[in-house]
Amino acid sequence: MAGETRERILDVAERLFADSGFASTSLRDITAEAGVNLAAVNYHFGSKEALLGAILERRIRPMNDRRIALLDKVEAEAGADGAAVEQIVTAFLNPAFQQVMAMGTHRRQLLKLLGQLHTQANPETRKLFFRQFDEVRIRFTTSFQRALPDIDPDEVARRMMYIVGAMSYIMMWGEQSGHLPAQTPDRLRQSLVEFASAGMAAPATAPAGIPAPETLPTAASIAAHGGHA
Amino acid sequence: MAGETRERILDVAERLFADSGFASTSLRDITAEAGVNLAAVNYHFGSKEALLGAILERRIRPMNDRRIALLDKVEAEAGADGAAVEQIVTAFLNPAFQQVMAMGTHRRQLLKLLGQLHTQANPETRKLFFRQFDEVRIRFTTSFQRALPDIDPDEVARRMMYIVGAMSYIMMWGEQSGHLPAQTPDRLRQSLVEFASAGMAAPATAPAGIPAPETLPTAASIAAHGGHA
DNA sequence: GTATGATTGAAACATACGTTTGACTGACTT
DNA sequence: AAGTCAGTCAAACGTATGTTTCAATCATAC
Repeated sequence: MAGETRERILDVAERLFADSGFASTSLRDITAEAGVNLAAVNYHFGSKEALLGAILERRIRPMNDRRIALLDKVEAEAGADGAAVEQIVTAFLNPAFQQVMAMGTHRRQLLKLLGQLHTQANPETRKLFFRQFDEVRIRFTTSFQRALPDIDPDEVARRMMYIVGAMSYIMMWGEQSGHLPAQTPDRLRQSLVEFASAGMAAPATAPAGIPAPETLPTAASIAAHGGHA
Repeated sequence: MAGETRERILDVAERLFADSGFASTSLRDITAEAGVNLAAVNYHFGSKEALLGAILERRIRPMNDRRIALLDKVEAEAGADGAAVEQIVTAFLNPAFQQVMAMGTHRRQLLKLLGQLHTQANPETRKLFFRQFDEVRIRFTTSFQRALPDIDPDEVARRMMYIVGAMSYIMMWGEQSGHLPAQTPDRLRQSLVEFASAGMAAPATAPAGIPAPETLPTAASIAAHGGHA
């Protein structure tokens, strides 16, 4: 009985927070569905906000640890000239797919929860978890930059962000009815690796130190003209 | 004074909803900052939910109209064999960049708001606006499929989603301190067009009708083994 | 068996919320 | 000048929230 109440709260809260939003989900919703007493949340976690932190900690840390471990392995196996782009991409994407897919029918929950972090969680909770993601992102960006010495490092950093965005989006909304044909998780992972690798390795038109000409109107001119293209 | 109160509420609510979340922002927060009476929201919009709808309507419709217009133009100028991938990508991305950049210092607001739609808005509001995005996505997916007849149409549809994800992510979080070096909007747009075009046109390993072999463990086996790679 | 510390339970607390009400204002019409 | 009506305002309504309290219960060690 010891950890059972705690676990039940975590499971139910993870789902309800993801489905209805952190602010819109009441502790009474959670405790009623979990079959525990209302006071159990504050007893076991201290506050609603700390409950959110515990939910995230349970899922995020293992996933990012696996990413770093895989990257270490890939870099160790490669020579001094850096690992192959597709291998780095795979090291980044595989743990995420494994984590999300292991959640079975509740796959989107973790990512829906992360999406809320920016606007719902208080600043302390927010910074606590984004620091973890930042560390991972920087490690992978550095590895990509070593593998692509001919591309502007800033451009590589941007492309890393594109990959994160593509991954998050497809995991969160890829299974919505009507959006995409049903796919096996591995088929989807393979598709994303191809896309991300091609984008990351694309020839860059404006290498470091050579700023590109402005071809799009500035924000000020758009606002002045009403934004018509 | 007629529409002044209404506009002030829209402006302030757009910012506060985006920054603090729809559920976490009270009508008192909005009316206090806008310098209007609390009852003005329900008088002008009917409800808090309807206020959210009005905010979205004001921004989304023009952007998607411009996307369709640009795609029409690109397709008309191209031959019967379809438009170039990069031109389609540009037709999709330019209006979004223009809309977001035209919002000046409040660039991320619209996208932060859209991100909340899934979990915060009630089902009616949600469906109302996602239908608009679905129409646009389907139009562009079809155009891409015509331009890339050798790639599995389902794969093209997936890649369209990757582009949407990369765009949304970079627009929402690309200006966060520490994530990326500062860039002009046009430089960022150009970078994303390159990335997206390369990813969309990447050779696909598994064309239509030839399913890829499974190389990643299934969800069940991951759960059973604790998810270690 | 009894004492002890961890856990659960029902109830209450203070606060914040979206919404409604009804009086009031001021500009415009007749 | 009287009347009309959209708009504004302060106040109140009912409800839901996170948190706290304190007694009851349970498992375990002595």
